[in-house]
Amino acid sequence: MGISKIDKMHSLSKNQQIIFDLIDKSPEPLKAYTILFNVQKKGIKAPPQVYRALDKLVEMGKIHKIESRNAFIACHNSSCQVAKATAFSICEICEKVTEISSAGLSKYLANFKDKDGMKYSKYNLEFFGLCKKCR
Amino acid sequence: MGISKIDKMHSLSKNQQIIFDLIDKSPEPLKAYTILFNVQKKGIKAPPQVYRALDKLVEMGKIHKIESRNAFIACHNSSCQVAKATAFSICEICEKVTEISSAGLSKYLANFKDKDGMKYSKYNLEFFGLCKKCR
DNA sequence: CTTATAAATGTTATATTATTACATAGTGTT
DNA sequence: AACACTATGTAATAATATAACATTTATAAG
Repeated sequence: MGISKIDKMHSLSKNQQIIFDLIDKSPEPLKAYTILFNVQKKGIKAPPQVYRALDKLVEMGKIHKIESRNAFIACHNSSCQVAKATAFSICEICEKVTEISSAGLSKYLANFKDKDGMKYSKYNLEFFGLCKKCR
Repeated sequence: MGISKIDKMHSLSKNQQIIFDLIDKSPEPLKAYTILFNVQKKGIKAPPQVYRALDKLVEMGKIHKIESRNAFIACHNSSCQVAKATAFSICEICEKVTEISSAGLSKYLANFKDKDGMKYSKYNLEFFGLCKKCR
């Protein structure tokens, strides 16, 4: 059997798959060195291996980087196949991070014009507050 | 003469002033260690001195951190006296960063409700694209 | 003024996050 | 097989940020 060309195009390399699986299963954003420690048993031993996989996964839109936390979460928004327009809510107490998928919000931001009339299709928005549990 | 109480309340400590002046005069965002190298002649010799001043200046809303760049710029938006609701455009070629002050945008974001009906008064938005010069 | 308190500073060391550089191996195409 | 491209392995190091503790300066209360 094997993997068809089309599937292969969309499939992940070994290290990418290992690291994506870990992030995807995690209920919270993971930091690069947390990932490293957790995949050493699978043979990924050095930072560049982790950072390279993270870079590719971000490019593909499979994961997102939470910039204010230097941490990574899996994309759970089927519409953002590419890492270009992201929004998150972050709880300042428990650090829970949730990806926001709001058609209204993405539409508003994609159509926003700055004072030079410039539009931006790429953005990252991080909201801070308290989650339900922590309120 | 000297400084009145009211003025003093709003004034910066020595290190804060040195570091704020440097950032405020810079046409581009400055990184912590760039700041450190540039203020060593003024007696600020170690990272904690820089990071402490940066933290306070961010708290006060005098400067903002550009999270995706780990760099700091002076606030040029008289309405954001506190570092709680910020928006920037970032040129992906020349790395020019501009603070966006749009009443419409801040209103939209401050009133945005997530799917749980939650509102957020604190946020950071970074738009990416090409500036006028680089287009 | 002086004493208590809080804020800021100075200093050393270390923790955390990320990249450079180079060698090797696998994959897909012609 | 030859080539180009992507991914991997590895060591070293660069860049970003904080911990811990001693000291000094500023502020406010008595």
